[in-house]
Amino acid sequence: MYRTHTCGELRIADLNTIVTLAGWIQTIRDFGGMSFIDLRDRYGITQLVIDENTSDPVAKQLNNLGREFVIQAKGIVRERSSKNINISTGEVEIALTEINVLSPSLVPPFTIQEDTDGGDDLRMKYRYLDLRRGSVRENLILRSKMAHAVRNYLNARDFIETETPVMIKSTPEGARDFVVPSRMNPGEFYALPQSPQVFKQILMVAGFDRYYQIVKCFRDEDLRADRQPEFTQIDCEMSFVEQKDVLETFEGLTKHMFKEVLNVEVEDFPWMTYAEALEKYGVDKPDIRFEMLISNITEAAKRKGFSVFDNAEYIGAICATGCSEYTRKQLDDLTNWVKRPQIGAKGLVYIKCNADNSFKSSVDKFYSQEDLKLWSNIVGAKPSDLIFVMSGDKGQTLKALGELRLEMGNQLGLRKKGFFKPLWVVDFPLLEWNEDSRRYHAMHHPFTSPKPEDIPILDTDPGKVRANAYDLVINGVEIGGGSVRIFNSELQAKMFGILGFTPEQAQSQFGFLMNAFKYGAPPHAGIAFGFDRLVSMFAGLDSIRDVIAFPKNNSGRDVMIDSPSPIAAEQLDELQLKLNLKENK
RNA sequence: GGUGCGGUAGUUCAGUUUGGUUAGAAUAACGGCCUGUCACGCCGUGGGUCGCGGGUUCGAGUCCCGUCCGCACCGCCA
Repeated sequence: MYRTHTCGELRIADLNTIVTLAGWIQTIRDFGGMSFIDLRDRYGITQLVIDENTSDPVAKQLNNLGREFVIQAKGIVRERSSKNINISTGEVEIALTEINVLSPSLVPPFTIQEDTDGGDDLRMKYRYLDLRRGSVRENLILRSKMAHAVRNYLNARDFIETETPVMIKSTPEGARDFVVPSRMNPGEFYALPQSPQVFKQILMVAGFDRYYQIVKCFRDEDLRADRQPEFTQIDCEMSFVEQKDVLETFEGLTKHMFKEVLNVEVEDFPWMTYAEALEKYGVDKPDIRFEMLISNITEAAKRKGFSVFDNAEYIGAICATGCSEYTRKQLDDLTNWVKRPQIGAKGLVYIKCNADNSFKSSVDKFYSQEDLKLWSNIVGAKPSDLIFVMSGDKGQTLKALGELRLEMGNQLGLRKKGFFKPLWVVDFPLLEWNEDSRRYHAMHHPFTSPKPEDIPILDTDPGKVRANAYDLVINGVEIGGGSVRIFNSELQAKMFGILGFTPEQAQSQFGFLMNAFKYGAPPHAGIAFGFDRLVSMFAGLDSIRDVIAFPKNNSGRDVMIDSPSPIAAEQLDELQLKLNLKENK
């Protein structure tokens, strides 16, 4: 028997028990005549004591021990004379009678402490050491609890957890596919799923009625702090439901998770249309923890002789409460911030609403106090507020104002962690024009149904058609999205036509789905949550890497196992593949 | 594909703006002392391809060019 107890469970009630513990040496504190060892396992830390007078043979071993050695320690539980209230085992310690080294350790490249002292690269290379840190381990335990809560909730509502294949078929829509060559079918490739979309719809055709899966998905696109090439979705589909049924069910799931895992009650989720989100927040994933809404002042600001505004399609403003005392430097910094290529604004106009009801702006030359007062009324500014104005192309300006709004939210501390404001964004456009390919692309995916009332303009004005599509947004993060699906093979064929597929292409790519729809397809709708993002949000972290056991780095590499990597010539030969690598510059 | 920041001791960083003696700190490691620590303390020792290559210069961690790697972001991600 390696151990009688874990390193996290001994208490004052266990006094005088003879115990055996096993774990990793966190640290050794050597006082000459006596020494302390902190022994760590997943459950906690227990202090071991070696007293030269009473455990002499053990003391002699001390020089042969080091950090991260795995040892087995036998002794008797006794009360500490000096207690540590910071750890659960802090009232007791083990007076050692025997130590066995189960496994020695090299000196680790970084210390295994709560405060990270290793850079990301090093932590990933030695992920097995990084995972020994309590904070990293807690993230994965949180993840496990959340998955458990998902299963509890959905199982209780008659959802069937069904696995779908990982080796499927490449399709031209959407993200780039990861592909896997087929040895038995030379020259042909499987693709890894970007989502189990078509399979879950076919499960609905098959009458499963309610499906879910916590499932890996794959997209061969560039990475971000919140994007990995392989990531996990909570993927769901329901039959005989409308949009509101899906939203109710998954609002319930979200609330259940907040309650079960964080013991947080969140309010009912407001619904906001896509159009309203863009108009008021400049993004389709608004952070509604704070107001600072965008106001349209185009009419009020035009035709006063300021050519930048006069020539602009759109002029918008946001109001930063209590910022009228901002210094020239702060304003210059913000101006430079919006001028960065990532935002791409040409400039930033400000109006200080002074406490004495006067206004001071960077465009005083062109606008009277009355003009500025009118603006301040439109944006709802009060004395001592600061108004920012941007102008130009409507879409770009709204986007830039949205970015500025978030930045000001950050600077003013309005984006509080641990405070959650979910909402549903609904009525997304069905299609968006892509200039490169000169055709419409599906905004959500090609299986999304148009709103019935918009179907008449599908041929005449496709860009205006709204979809029965929805996103769950929490604190400015897109957590999930879904749609009511097309379940009619003719409408589905028509959609493929609008997306630029010839009937032959549609048939070869998605014929199986349209065919399935010909055999009695129920109305159905679904949704998928980005599980990694949801976990990182629950954990209060910005990067999903911290909630994934073995994540990939910025270049899509796993630096621990060093993948991807070349394969042997024999493997290529078996697959009948020949490399045609481009020279690096 | 693009923009920005970074790469200096095992590790985390300072030093680079303004080139100039032998490149520092903390921590880790090693040795010594220490009987109540829990970030133990004290004394000492060792530890450097300043990412790599080229250039300018009497002299480069520092300036210039190129390149590789990491992180964040834009594009991209239906």
